[in-house]
Amino acid sequence: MRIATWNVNSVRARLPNVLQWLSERTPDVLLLQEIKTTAENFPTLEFEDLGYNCLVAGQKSYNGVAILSKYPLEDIREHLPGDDADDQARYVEAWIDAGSSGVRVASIYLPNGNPIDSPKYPYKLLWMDRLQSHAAHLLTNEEAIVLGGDYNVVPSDGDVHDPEAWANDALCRPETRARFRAILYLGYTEAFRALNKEIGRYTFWDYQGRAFESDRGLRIDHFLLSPQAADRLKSCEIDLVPRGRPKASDHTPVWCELTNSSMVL
DNA sequence: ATGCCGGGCGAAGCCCGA
Repeated sequence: MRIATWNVNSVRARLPNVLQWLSERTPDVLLLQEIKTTAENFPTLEFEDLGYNCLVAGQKSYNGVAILSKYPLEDIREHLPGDDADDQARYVEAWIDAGSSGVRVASIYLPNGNPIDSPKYPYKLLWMDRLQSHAAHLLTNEEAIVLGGDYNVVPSDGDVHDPEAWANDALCRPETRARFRAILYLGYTEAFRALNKEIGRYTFWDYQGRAFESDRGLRIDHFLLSPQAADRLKSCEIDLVPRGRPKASDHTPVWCELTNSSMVL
């Protein structure tokens, strides 16, 4: 079971890039963020032509998340619990019905939170508190869970090209990192870091100032795995190729591979 | 590099992202 996550910065503007990448890499599941459109304007037919079922939690102009899956999507949730008044489309969850390879996945677009002296920062922190609560609730089912997406969290100083310059940014602030760790302390495993100790590996590079060419980036797109999923974790990689292509998103895809549950020791 | 890109909206210029 190969699961990928990609903040595409508009699914309609990025459609040729996403279709090309899906054709080349053929993941079983792709978690999309920042689709910037509604479900009715989502390019469902184009993805179905490649064999994917689509689940979309959309919004006009901003935000928006989706799950593409070669397997049926069951037990759907399209809103992060904890604040019914929150109308930003940043969370969608489903059970991937793939027999012994089955897994619950969520596509997460965690709020950016900048600037930190604006209401956006407390919104981010409260959103993270809600995510922690829901992540804790999900663990009670004792199933394989992969919470993937754009967390807008730089977990450690080794995950940003210039830690000093970014120290007071909402992606790096101690309150942000503490909430990210709080989810790990529940029993979740951050897949890339669990398998790769190398620092300076990034998933986002700004469009400006030739940031990608000079590798001035951030690692902010993550997979958090429940114990049952972590036991099946085989690999986790950042695919740099799409970021270097014409009309690229400012994020590049990350993917992880899980064995099926019958292969767990 | 607190927006110098790039996208949405909508038809110019502003809002937004990290």
